[in-house]
Amino acid sequence: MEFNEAKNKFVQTWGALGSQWGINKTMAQIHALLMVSAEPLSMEDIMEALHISRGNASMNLRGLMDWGIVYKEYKAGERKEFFTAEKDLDELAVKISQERSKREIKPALKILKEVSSIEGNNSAEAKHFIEQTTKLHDFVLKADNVLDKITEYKDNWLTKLVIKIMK
Amino acid sequence: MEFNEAKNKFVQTWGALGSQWGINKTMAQIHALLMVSAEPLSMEDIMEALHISRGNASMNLRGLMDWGIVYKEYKAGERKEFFTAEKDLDELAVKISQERSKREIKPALKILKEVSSIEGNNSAEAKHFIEQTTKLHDFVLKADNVLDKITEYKDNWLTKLVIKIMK
DNA sequence: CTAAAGTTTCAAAAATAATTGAAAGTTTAT
DNA sequence: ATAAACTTTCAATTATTTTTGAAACTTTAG
Repeated sequence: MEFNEAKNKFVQTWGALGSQWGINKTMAQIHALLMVSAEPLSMEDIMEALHISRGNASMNLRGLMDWGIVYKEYKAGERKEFFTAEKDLDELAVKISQERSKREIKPALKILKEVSSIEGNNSAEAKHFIEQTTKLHDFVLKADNVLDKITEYKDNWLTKLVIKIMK
Repeated sequence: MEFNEAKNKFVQTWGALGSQWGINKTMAQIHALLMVSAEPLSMEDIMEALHISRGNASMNLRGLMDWGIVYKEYKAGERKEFFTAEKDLDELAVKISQERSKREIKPALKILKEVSSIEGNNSAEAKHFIEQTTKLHDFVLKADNVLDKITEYKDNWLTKLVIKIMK
């Protein structure tokens, strides 16, 4: 396999995988592209590499920057903006898990708390509902905390985790 | 909040959350509904509760069974099939992580291995590509192994993990 | 200040994914 | 063997999400 073919395959695969995880294809592709680019890329570069429109590139780059995993860079003497991806994988994983926690887990916990706290319901059905949603709340809360703790290491959290788990 | 309102809110929220995670809304809703139902539900029950068609219910129930998190049950003397969800959260998490590993992580690893193994490329660009995809491969592989190890405990893996991590 | 270079926004169009519903397929009781 | 009860399948429809492209906006150089 030749370099450009491999690069293309990587970008495509990452894009497809993104879809399965609720991230839009283009966003995942842009991220993949930036991950393997030695140099920062301009919006033009990205548009050309992925055959996408200016608007699409702009919106998805904004999205990636909101996740904190892509940065703007300015090159000396250049008017254009350039973009780079967070290439440190530990840092990347930490950022993603922090954002997902903030955007999805925390709001879900709030709802779980709410619905598991209904009162004055004494049917067997209601009892089971309360029990189950309470368990779910506690489970998700615990998992969220573990994630928090794990990623607190920042550097080499995965390696440290491997060591803890394996022994 | 009254019981039915709470139940509805829970099902809706779980459905919305599912979408964000690449699971279709109805599938997530059916799962949510079964999770909080004290009794197994028939297809009719589910269709009525979620206002969905027979075909939709059938396909998504099949999907959930393929994930191994919803089971068919037969009630004595009843012709109809009934469905229940895996309600043990440890078991649920284990099943989900095993399936995702099999369906998504393993194939991704294969591609990463492939694209990071290109040869005879000595441009700086190609070198960076190989380096980055190799790192990614090793990272994902390690994470997949950790997940495997963790869920091997089956029972109370989360609790055991909390203990390991916190101390 | 003005024009050029660049970026963002957003309504409309296109692409993708989910859903329906009816026909085909199964299973079971008699 | 047959008919009733029930489930599955899938082409067509509907809903949702993504993408485009051109206008509006912003910034910078001269």
